Amino acid sequence: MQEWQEEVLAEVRAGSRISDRDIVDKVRRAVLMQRLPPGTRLPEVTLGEVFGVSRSVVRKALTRLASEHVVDQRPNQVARVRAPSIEETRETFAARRLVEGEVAALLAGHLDAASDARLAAQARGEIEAHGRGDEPARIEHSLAIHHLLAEHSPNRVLGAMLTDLILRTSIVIALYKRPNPASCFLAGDHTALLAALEQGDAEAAREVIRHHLESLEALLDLSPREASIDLMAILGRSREQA
Amino acid sequence: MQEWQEEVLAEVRAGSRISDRDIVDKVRRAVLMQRLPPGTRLPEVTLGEVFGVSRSVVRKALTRLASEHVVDQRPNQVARVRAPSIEETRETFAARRLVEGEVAALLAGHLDAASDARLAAQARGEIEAHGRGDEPARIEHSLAIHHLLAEHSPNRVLGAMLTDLILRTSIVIALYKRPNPASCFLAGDHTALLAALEQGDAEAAREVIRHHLESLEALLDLSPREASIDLMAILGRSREQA
DNA sequence: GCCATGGATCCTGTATACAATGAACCTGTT
DNA sequence: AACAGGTTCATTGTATACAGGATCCATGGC
Repeated sequence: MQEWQEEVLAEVRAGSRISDRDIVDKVRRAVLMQRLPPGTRLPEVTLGEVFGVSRSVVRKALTRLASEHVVDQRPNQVARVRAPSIEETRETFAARRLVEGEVAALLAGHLDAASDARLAAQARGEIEAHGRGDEPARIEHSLAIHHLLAEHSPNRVLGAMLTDLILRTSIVIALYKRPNPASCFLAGDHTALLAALEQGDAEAAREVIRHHLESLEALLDLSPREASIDLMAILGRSREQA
Repeated sequence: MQEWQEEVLAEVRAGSRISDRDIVDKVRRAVLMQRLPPGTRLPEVTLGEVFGVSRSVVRKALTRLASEHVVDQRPNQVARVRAPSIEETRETFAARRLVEGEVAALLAGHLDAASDARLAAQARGEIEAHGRGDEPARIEHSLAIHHLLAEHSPNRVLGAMLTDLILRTSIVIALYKRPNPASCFLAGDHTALLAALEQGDAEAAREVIRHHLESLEALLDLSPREASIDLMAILGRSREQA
């Protein structure tokens, strides 16, 4: 609990006022960046001290994070960073294939020039970042592409669902990605997607997305383990003290 | 605010202790049953008095209801029962067709005998209730069928999404259903679904669901109005006083 | 008659105090 | 040494107090 306290405090002082929204954003980002590993305890008072607010605000933020599936909130117990199981990981990917495929299909041929340009810019940025080995930047660009799809979805309900699923898959990718191989970069997938969208070929766009997500899932290490992570989360070995 | 206060108070006294979960359930149900029309103000203190708890509990309940899309919570403003627009209604139906169709397809041929029997019992119950003109009972049975699909979804993530979509479509059905015609009963649809599920025909099951939901949507009055409902919700004409 | 302005009131945002529950630890026994 | 029991501490659940913002209505000016 000590390591990130100072950093976050510094970030906080730079900003102005803190609301539950800010806490949600910061914690979500920290989980995504794996600065808060699964199972990490998130006591309300500690979080309150870190952000300089009282428990009321923290509680609201934690409730929201729970509804976003980022943390696990159980009655009378400390909130913890969620650790989705392997099974749930597979299910999340399947759900995202379904939803994002549909969004892409709906979007094919219906993108205005401005959005199209932004999409292309992000795709170029991703390739460039990959070229210079800047993995965090590459991830940012990749995420930006998918978020653009979600935001521009003609069906806002599906768009919101997709936003949620992008977050959840990002978390499990960080959790289960194999340590060694280069990264989760799938050369050309995003470019192919853009082409299909521009041509207005709905089914092609859907297929590109499905293939892209299947490849992404295949890059993960989803072999059944001895429930080490799950036990960690359930039995609650505290690992943040000295 | 007066009409439902006594009723709910009575229900409350019958039960034992009240938690935020209970409040969420009761309010959700009241919205579903149209005892709390769209736009109704839900001040924290009033709700607290009704349920005999303090604002802390009510706040948590309202936050959850907001994340379920049942109420609208805006900064520094009273929470109100949400009134989804016609456009959102269409989008919600489209999303549900996609998700429930997939769930049904996944479920085809994978139902155990017990669940199968319960499904069949609910389908029979629905027909019977329709026969004797008991509309509320008919709705209960119909909802039970779809909830069973969601609960038994092999993909739990999709199942949870479906649960959410069933709730949201129920709300908009209550909102936009035409007053005169018999009801939203589509004879045989559920029976056809059961048949497809038993035979293990995934694509048939998906198609039955899609057709069922399209028919359901077609029964609603989704003609563009003069934004009466939306204005009502936005301008906040209070209609619960005397 | 209509719009602007002021204050009173209602309601939410936040902090804090106290109660209650659960986890950790220490002790005594076998 | 292993285990059962009880005690202590950490942490959440709930209620309440105060501050700030929004709304509503009445009054005054155009």
